[in-house]
Amino acid sequence: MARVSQEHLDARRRQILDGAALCFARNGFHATSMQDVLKEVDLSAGAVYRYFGGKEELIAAIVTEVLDTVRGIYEQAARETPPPTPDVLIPRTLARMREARPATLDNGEWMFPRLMIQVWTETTRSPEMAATLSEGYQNVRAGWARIVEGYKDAGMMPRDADADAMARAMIAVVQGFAAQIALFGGTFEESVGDGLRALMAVRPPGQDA
Amino acid sequence: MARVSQEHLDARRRQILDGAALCFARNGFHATSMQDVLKEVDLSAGAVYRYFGGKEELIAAIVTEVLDTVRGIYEQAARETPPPTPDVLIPRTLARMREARPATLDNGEWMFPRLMIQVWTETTRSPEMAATLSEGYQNVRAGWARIVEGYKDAGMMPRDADADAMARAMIAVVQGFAAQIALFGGTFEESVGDGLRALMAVRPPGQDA
DNA sequence: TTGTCAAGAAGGAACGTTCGTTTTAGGTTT
DNA sequence: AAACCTAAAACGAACGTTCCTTCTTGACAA
Repeated sequence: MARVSQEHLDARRRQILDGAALCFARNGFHATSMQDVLKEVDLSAGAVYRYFGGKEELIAAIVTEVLDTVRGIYEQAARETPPPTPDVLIPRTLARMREARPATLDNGEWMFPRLMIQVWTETTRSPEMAATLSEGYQNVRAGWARIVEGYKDAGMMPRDADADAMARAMIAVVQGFAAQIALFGGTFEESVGDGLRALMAVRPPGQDA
Repeated sequence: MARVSQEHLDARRRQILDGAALCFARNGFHATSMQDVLKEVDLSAGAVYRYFGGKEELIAAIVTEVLDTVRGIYEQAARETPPPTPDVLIPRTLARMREARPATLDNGEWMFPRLMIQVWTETTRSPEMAATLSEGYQNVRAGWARIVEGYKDAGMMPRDADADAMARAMIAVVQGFAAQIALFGGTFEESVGDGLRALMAVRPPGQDA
């Protein structure tokens, strides 16, 4: 009967997760030591190990949070009516990621894309994480294929276009730009739209106007 | 004067690099131990340490090889005349990566994309690697922007389109599909073309035909 | 309101292990 | 005989984790 409030426990857990995420975004999961995390969150080992069974559990918690965030944003995008064109949808998706997870590194760079690529590498190591990611990806792909069907219904593109392939391509653009932001920094969500508009404006020679 | 032939030395070095690449693609740089590498290449510690000063040097060699390979392929694509449309250029770029580095994991999955995402995470840790990557990226972006200018010259797209933004977008597609192949496997270079063709066929409502 | 106290929360030294690397001695190839 | 390589042991450093101690909290009795 000397417990501290649930809010306190939740806040501590969040504090640990946030500090760990910062460390992991900086150095990756396996090049950051527990002592790095302990120093970052300014807690003792005893405290952290009360909230997480170990490093693996901490990593799993971060991976899950990242995957849930990304999946949620993709699905939110798929629910928009009417579906925005890709040059609007894709930068908006990136912008929503920044809104949802705006935290930055010490150098001011956006943390979340770095975390994303770290999660990608980690999922290739863990069958359970890989399964979670695959499941989410399947759903997102189906959702974004429905967007493409919406384009067709609106007469914006031919009915015989491959909706699933196009969904994959749009997701690839999001992933690719996330990687570029992680690697090169900057806030170029806007130029993403310009690039996509340009890409959509390409007309193979000897085809209509 | 009982040296072994230079070919032998080169072959040993390559054997070590290939084995290390396999380990790194499996588990990432920092979750694979030197002993993992030693076992994979079936050499003693003394032998490996004769060719590489240590783990860091081994990692740096792998990173450099991956970056050089990718950069070479991007630049080869930029030299094609006449420049193929994106729906041809991009899957061809991925196909050339597979030709250049066809090695597979134990499960038959293509190794190189996994190595690519590992390299991405590693470059965020090392300023020198980050500088190398940034420099290569700048050049590739400029090269691919020249492709876009070629499209304009051929009357395939409006002159006022943002060539640099479009170059970024095309590179993002390559990167995104590399990530998808690394994460989900499969050989869907072909559907990449379908997806891009569909994307390029989108016409915003209330705009031309 | 105040004092007491058990239990929860946090601290921090220390544990055993594993890491990357070096060293040793001996064997094999050229 | 010189270079190459093996096998094994050993190194200090760093790792993840545990364990015991200390501090803090909140219920309850006075």
